[in-house]
Amino acid sequence: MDSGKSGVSESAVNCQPQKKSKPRQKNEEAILSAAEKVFAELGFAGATTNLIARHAGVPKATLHYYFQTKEELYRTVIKKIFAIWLQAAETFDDCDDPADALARYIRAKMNISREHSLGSKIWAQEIMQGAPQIQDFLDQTLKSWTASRVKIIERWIAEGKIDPVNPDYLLYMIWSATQHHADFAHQINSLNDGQPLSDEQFEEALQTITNVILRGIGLPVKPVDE
Amino acid sequence: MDSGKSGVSESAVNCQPQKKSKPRQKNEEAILSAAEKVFAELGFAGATTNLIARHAGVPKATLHYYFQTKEELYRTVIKKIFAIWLQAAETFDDCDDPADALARYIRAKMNISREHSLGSKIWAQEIMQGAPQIQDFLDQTLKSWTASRVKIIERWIAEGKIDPVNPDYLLYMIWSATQHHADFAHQINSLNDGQPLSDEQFEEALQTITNVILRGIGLPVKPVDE
DNA sequence: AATAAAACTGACCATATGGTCAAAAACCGT
DNA sequence: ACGGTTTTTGACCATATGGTCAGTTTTATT
Repeated sequence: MDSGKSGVSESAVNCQPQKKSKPRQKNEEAILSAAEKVFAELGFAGATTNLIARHAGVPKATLHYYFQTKEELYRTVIKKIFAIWLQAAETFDDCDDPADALARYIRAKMNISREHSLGSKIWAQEIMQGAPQIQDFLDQTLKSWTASRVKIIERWIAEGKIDPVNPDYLLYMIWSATQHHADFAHQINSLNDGQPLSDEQFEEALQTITNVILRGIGLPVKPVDE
Repeated sequence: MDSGKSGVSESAVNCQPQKKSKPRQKNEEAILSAAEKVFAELGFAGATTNLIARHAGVPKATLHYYFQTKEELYRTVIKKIFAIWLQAAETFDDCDDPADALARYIRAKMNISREHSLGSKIWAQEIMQGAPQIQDFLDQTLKSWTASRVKIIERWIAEGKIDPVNPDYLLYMIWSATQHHADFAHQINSLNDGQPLSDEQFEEALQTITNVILRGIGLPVKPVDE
């Protein structure tokens, strides 16, 4: 995906099958990580390549050597976030037990919200601003993924496993409830005496969401085992 | 440093108790409205006073005559959004019937999401970026409001009217589910064949949220009358 | 009509930004 | 050691931005 470099593929077949030199890899990661943070905190327009470069500990010109334009850098960051989204999406599988499937999916999304809150914020801002970079994802991947899960939910309803509910709007509830903990973490923290949720609090929030959703569609909630 | 306006306070007390002349009012509103749109779409940093002025149909210098700095303009917009938030907050009153109170509050928040989606987006971005302008609101108004509603919910639980649930996380669910329809409207539209939700769809989304939440905390859901 | 005050705006400025480039430095196979 | 290739980066540039200001126009008051 980058410079041709003719036959030189596995020049030095080290222990790892890595395609990029070590320092290059390191720089790229530092830049991407810095970019994720700055984009999340300042938005695409507010982020400056200079600031990102400083955060990454490299001169601005170096950043532009790795990523020609700010937009290219932004797109690369977005792609990584997309991959993470996919990973969570796969946990929503077509198993027989709706309670299990939904609980697992909710947990996966909550964990992502916690572990990748920067990415979640970038994603949210991107969509709020009209998805200038990811419209195709919305129209394709997300749309077909949603359609397939809607079918599963409809089947659950038809089989009498859950109460009738509009599957789309149910999914939106799950997305919003879980992502809220990433996107609005600052607000949640402010209401929590300025402290991030502890592990226990986070678990309780997850349980609250899971219980309300599951019960909300007529599923029995298994008692929390202590 | 300052442009005159020394002792000039309230020059002419006209017949009307209006503080501002007609054209001034009109311009100010046009600028504020344009600002709301541009801030929502580009974020604070991405919005330019030039663009806002063009949207409002006035020269940039005029904008800066009304609002000295971009930040002052932004703060004015935020204040208006805050007022709207307050308005919805008041619908969460301390009535005996949790189902009524919650359903009404959810409806109020959903309506705001629909009618003031730009403001909701600005609010969301502001919080995602660490609430640089509204930290005091979070720490004061929001915190005390939340505390008072938490008390109400706890009373409902104590009275056995609803199932035990963490009130904070329940509130977060309501906020997220309703605001999602504003902040992620673009995504929702994309999944809805590019069309905004019709009145009927919106009503169904509202019903879905209300039903899931109410049933989720052990409340009977009144059948939707057709 | 005359005057003063307020409203408006074109032209301007200092600064910051994304991005370039040429030259230097590090790296490479031979 | 050598020639070529890839990395690295300080200096630079064109542009855009927030904001100013002096001069003009409009409005209000007498």
